[in-house]
Amino acid sequence: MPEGHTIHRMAKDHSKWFQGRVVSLRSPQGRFSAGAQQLDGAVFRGAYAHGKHLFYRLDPQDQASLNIHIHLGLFGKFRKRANEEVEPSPNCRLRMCSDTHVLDLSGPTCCEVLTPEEAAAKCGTLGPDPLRSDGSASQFAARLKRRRIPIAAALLDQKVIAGLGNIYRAELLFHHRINPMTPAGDLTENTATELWDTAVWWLNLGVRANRIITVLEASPKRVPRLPRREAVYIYGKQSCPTCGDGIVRREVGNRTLFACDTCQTRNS
DNA sequence: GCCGAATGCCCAA
DNA sequence: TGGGCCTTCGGCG
Repeated sequence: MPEGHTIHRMAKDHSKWFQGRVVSLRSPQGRFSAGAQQLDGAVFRGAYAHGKHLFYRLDPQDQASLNIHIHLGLFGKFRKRANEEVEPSPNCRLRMCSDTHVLDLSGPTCCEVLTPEEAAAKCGTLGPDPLRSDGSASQFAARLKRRRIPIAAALLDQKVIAGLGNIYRAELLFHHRINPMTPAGDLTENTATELWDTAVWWLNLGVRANRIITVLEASPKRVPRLPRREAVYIYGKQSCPTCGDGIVRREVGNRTLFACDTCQTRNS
């Protein structure tokens, strides 16, 4: 689940459900007990996201504001529960309840309390996020320019661009016919801007649809119902939708990259 | 029921 | 570069 669009969607949903409400926090699993206790009974002021990082702003009674910083990693999951009667899973790191909603978090790589300054510092380590208004193609292009790593590795580097994961990188490189092994710094500003603009479009669609869809020509008024396999060009596929040749899988940037070596030949 | 894979990332060597 | 961590889920018996 967790590429950037998912996290931004969660920030949106969680804000809608909890904003302005007093929340009770506990950690059934125990690994976030101290943090949950510290912030139990705080007022939820809002959620925001930068790349794959999710932050809750909370105002505890009689104390300065604090943030909960959550990173889902590969396995983290949120589950909305019907009510507090529903038993949390034994692995539930955090249960957050308001008078109207119950939300369980399990399996996150990170769930910690940060001061606003620490949260800002965390975001400062990240590259521009296509879903944030403070991100831009020129920042992305500048960060690409300095790197000699393959573009396929650079797109997963959260300091270069924040929020892309393994599916979007494969789809972006395929869509723009780019050879994944091209050194990031060899891409022209134009190409970088093309990649950025597509990322902005796809991620925004992803937030709306609450899933990854890359095969559409333009943003639709209503998001079509597509089986998962048909929503992407090549991720997880055997053959290229354009030329029919075999899709090649190889490890790039520590993850499995899917690419068509016949179609993806651009080197700038 | 068991095993491996999964949209991530960190750290030690 | 390789291993570790976090958990769930689908495929295979």
